[in-house]
Amino acid sequence: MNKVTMADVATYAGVSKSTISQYVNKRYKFMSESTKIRIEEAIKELNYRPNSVARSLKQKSTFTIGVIVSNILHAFSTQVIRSIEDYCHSLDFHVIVCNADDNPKKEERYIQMLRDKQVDGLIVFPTGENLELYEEMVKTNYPVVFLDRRIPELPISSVLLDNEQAVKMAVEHLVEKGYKNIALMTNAIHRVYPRQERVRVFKELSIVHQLPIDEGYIVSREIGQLKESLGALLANKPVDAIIAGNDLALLEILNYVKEHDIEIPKDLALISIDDVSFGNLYNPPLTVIAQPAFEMGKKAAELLLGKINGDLEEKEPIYLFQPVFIERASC
Amino acid sequence: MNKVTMADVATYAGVSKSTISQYVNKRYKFMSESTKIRIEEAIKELNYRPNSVARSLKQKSTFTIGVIVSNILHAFSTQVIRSIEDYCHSLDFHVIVCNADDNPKKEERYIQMLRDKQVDGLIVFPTGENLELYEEMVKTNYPVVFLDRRIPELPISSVLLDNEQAVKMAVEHLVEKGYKNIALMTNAIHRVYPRQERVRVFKELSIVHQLPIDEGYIVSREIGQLKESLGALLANKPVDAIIAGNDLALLEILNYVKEHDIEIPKDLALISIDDVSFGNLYNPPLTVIAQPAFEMGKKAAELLLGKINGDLEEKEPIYLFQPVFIERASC
DNA sequence: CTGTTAGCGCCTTCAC
DNA sequence: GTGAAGGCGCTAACAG
Repeated sequence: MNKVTMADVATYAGVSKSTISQYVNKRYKFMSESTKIRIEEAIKELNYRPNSVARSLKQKSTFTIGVIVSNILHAFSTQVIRSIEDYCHSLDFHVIVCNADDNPKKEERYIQMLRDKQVDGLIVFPTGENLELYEEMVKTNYPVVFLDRRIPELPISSVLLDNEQAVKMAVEHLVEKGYKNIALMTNAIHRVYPRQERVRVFKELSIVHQLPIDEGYIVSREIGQLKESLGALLANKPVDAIIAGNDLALLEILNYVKEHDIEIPKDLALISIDDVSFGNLYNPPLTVIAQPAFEMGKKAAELLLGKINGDLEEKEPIYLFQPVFIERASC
Repeated sequence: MNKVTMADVATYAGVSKSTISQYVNKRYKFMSESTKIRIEEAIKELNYRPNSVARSLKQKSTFTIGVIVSNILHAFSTQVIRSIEDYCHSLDFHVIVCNADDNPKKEERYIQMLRDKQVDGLIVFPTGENLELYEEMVKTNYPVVFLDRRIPELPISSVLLDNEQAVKMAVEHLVEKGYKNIALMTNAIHRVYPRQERVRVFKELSIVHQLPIDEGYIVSREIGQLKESLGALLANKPVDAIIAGNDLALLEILNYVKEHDIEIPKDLALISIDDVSFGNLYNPPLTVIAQPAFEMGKKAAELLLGKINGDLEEKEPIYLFQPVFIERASC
């Protein structure tokens, strides 16, 4: 195995460990050319690689951040991860990705594990259920950035879609097109922030646009059960349009539609928050409200690395990203 | 910050560090109930959390593995990662995911970084370009498992799709349906193994089934340029069926098809290696050869953790997974 | 310019 | 049953 240590290099090159350390950390201002070359050769000869665990222990910095997503199977998460990675990579930071599955227990466990591992900071899609934990991180001044969701009562920088705007775009577009009985469907879990906000805005807009005020038009259930709910919904209410809360919900709705020979948009109009790879390929092409996932991921990474480097805190910790309306033909 | 160390707990509880260490590692066979309780309280009181960097340094094990995928934007990668994560999580292992982007330089950099970080093992989708590096890992007996691709000359456990079978399924199905001019399109890069194997099998089958023997029917280009190639292909050859090598290639082909009002399967038949979320939703539903991504990811994780735990090496290091033929209506 | 000396936080014999 | 001591590999003053 790679048991070559700094001490080995030192003896091989005939200098002391600290000189090697200097060299490795590129602090060769005060180093003679000759020793520099000797060290270089020794390193090559021995195939030495510094042990970053040891360095981390000493420096109290691991050059690694943790990312806890709700579910990596969402296209949104994937894209966000990708852009966080790209950004971090360019700054020589590493990323550890974890799936909390919107499970508070898993989230807690991961946050603990990651902190035990001394990661320098965390980007998390919070479940919202571990308030004490979040608070503790605030109190101890641990670098954290929330993504996709925020916890209103907590002063933690958050990178978010402007959900109010997204729902507004969807509802207003549908209303303009003449739809009157609009339903909102997602698979989001309960306490999660965007769902709450989306529901709030949806209700407000229902009043403004004189849509039916009826909780029955708002359904959120776990993936795999949405189809069933949709069946019940269509059987009981004169729904003529649906807003899908994300890609996974959209997929379920589309499957139902297919199985029941529903014609879009004639029998049912559809609009989705989150674009999907096949949005323009579907028949009819899907009208969609896209999230700028790459930009959001990058922003979160920038914020976090900024905090880690001790940049001054901004007063306004909420970064709202505007949704992008893509009109196609499903409503 | 969380500066509470073992020493703090020790003084607080009135015992020595080593006793705390015993406790933390659950070796309380020879510990009095009273000290056990005192320690427990001290830990809770001080909110102590063991520093795993320090532990790793001492124990030479980080309980972390690295995964280097070719591109996280492939659905296949996502699913594989997900299942690796699930498996590792259940064994209290962490996963660091990196995107090599099929870029040998990036791959090398990541392998180095990960090893410097002392990860206990690696699962990699090898680019195939860093032979010396791979060899060095073999030589130093570093736990590695290859996924999706293998390097024929290297004795490294590899988890693979049975590509021969996959191509065979595709070609034979198309031949049965009466197609005579079949093209193979992927965005895979050059030296990558599955591409080579697929091409080889494709050529063999071309002979067997008396299809045109013509390199022009085999195209692999970067994502974003496949559409262009497809245009050229259709202009120059009487292609009546295409095999898409993966989801991203499929998407490009589908976009081209849409833009040019090509009717599937009448004008052009299509079959894809890799299922996609919208496979059954597309019009017509897409006939597909699926990879068992979750099973493959799990297998790779099992193999790697097995190696890490020093399980005896198996003689046969190739794990071939059978593709699943899903007949729908695109050919 | 380079070496010496302390640790970083934890684990592990081996005494007591 | 518990403590003392040494060391994992590296860094950071401070000497020289």
